[in-house]
Amino acid sequence: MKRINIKDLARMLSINASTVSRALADHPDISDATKARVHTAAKELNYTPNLHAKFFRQKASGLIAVVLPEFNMFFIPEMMKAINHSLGKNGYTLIMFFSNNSTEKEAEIINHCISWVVDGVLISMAEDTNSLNHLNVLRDAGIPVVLMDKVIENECFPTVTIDDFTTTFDAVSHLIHTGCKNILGVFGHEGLQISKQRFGGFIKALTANGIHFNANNIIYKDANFQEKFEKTIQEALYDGIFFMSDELLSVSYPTLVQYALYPKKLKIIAISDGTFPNQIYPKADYFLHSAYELGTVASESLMEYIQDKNKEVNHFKLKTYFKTKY
Amino acid sequence: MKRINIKDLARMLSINASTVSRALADHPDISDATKARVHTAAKELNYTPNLHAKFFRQKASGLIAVVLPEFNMFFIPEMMKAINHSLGKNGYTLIMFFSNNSTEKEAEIINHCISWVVDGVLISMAEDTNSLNHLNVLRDAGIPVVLMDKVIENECFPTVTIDDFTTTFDAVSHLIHTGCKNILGVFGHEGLQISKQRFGGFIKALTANGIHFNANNIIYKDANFQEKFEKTIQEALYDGIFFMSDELLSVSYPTLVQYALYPKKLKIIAISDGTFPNQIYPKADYFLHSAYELGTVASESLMEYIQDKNKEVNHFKLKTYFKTKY
DNA sequence: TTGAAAGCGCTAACAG
DNA sequence: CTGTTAGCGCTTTCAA
Repeated sequence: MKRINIKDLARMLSINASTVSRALADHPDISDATKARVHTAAKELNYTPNLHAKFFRQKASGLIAVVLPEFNMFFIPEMMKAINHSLGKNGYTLIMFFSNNSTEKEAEIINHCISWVVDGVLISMAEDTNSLNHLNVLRDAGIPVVLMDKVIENECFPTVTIDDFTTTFDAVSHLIHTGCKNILGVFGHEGLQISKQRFGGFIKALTANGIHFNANNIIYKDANFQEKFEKTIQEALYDGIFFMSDELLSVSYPTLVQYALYPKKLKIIAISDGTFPNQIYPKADYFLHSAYELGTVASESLMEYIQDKNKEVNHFKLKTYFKTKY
Repeated sequence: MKRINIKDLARMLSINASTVSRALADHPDISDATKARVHTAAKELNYTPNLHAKFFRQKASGLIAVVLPEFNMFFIPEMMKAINHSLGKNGYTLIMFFSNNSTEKEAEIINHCISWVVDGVLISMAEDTNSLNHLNVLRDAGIPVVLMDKVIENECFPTVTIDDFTTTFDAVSHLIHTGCKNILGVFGHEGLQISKQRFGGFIKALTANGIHFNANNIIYKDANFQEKFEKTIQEALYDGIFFMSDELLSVSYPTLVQYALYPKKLKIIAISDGTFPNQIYPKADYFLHSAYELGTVASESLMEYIQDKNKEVNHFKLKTYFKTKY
């Protein structure tokens, strides 16, 4: 079935294409009678606008690109829900790209975004990305960008993150204040800025409480994390473990139960969006890092940058909340 | 910075726009010398094609829409990884929509897909969707569709699912063969076809093994599932529970541990993509319903329908695999 | 091997 | 209130 377009409608109603266009857009110039005729005809003939033509003409796309390092089961789904909700409300359509944690792929994607004439970009950086040079093309093209969660501190591009340092400091302090003396810290990829920040908070919490820091009490995520973790918890008698993410907690949890360490012999605390800690029993304490909130703030802030291209670059640090079921 | 287009390049190289277009597309008619000149100029001036213009002209979009009921943490991420991988390899771009389990929203989204002139649609239906009439517009527009996972059986549109009935039959039979006599079945939304199919397999397994079916031994997911579940497992002494999904298992698991039922007093088995059963200890048995495989099969099959619009409609039923750690 | 010209569907001056 | 006209950036026939 041939697709009906504005010209077709115009011809059938014996009016001009521009009148049809305006009627469909509910332009105030057009008489109610004409609008009614156009709308009924459009409905009857199943007219569907061609957004490529529309946005092409208008030099905008109504598209927002979301660029993510990977499709995690934690964090990403909640964040995407928020993004989808905020953008949907404002009539934007989401296009998604995954860098698979490769800077090179990330750069390709960025160019692709320009080709799609996206109205804005939300991006969480790949593990090994350590500069934002590949984002400059977006700035040159006048496309607003907001960095989320996995970011690199900078002056040019706005960021939305949690206060990694403070949250970790508080979380580890909590363990110490409830009696832990020998604490293991479990961190994500060593290169990530969030790992570094959280590591900083970890050390600070120890030293502030007069506990000596020992580099053996740290594990970073890598290819053979599982083995390393299993070995580590057997080697020393930890009485507390800090996990910097849900993913790390979920991967480690079975081992902790297997060796009968949790819940009896040690306390755990995580930075989490609240999912996994509530999927186990006893439920774990955590500092809520709301993925939904992050997604919301990032999208809304992106839309402000789209509205006002000269809005000053700022850096949100979201608060976290201590959560316990007891 | 003004965006460079083909005309600009043509003017600067004193050749025609069509030549530039052909050179960039590596058309055989164009001399290598010209191609080289064009490519270097393009690189130098940071030329980025405008895909809206390109696809608009070509009456195709390179876009594939993925329409999902919601953004679950289980299943969806793995499925999306697969879809993203398959489509990316073939040069398609993903646009995503969420129906929030509303048929009405689903219908809106479908129209939106037409407006975006998508080349194909992958869709998993909302809970309360019970007819495929709202997909007819896609067929009329000649846009191929593949239904995935949460589908409605039909003649018009191809589907990719697991063999729900048989898998459940096998899973429940497994419980029975390992000694369970009083089995609870935990199912998703009652309206979903997959719930019905799986329920069918459940009953069949019981009766085939001479176990009387009691309607009290079934829970469907709804708003106060948690309470219902807690009450149910206290009322009767079940020795086995079948969970039709990871989500149901993960929500119920803490309660099972809390009441000291798992792992000592009862066996559990789930239809799962393998994530949650391995995040607990002892690890749970499950029938692997590979989200990745489903995503792959669905996307590849969609691409075949895009290639050959007359390819006959067929219905994949993916196999599942029994998994145990012992 | 390259150029000229038309047109994809839509909107926005401008004119009436 | 409605019509005329031009053009967004690109590809593609046709012609040279």
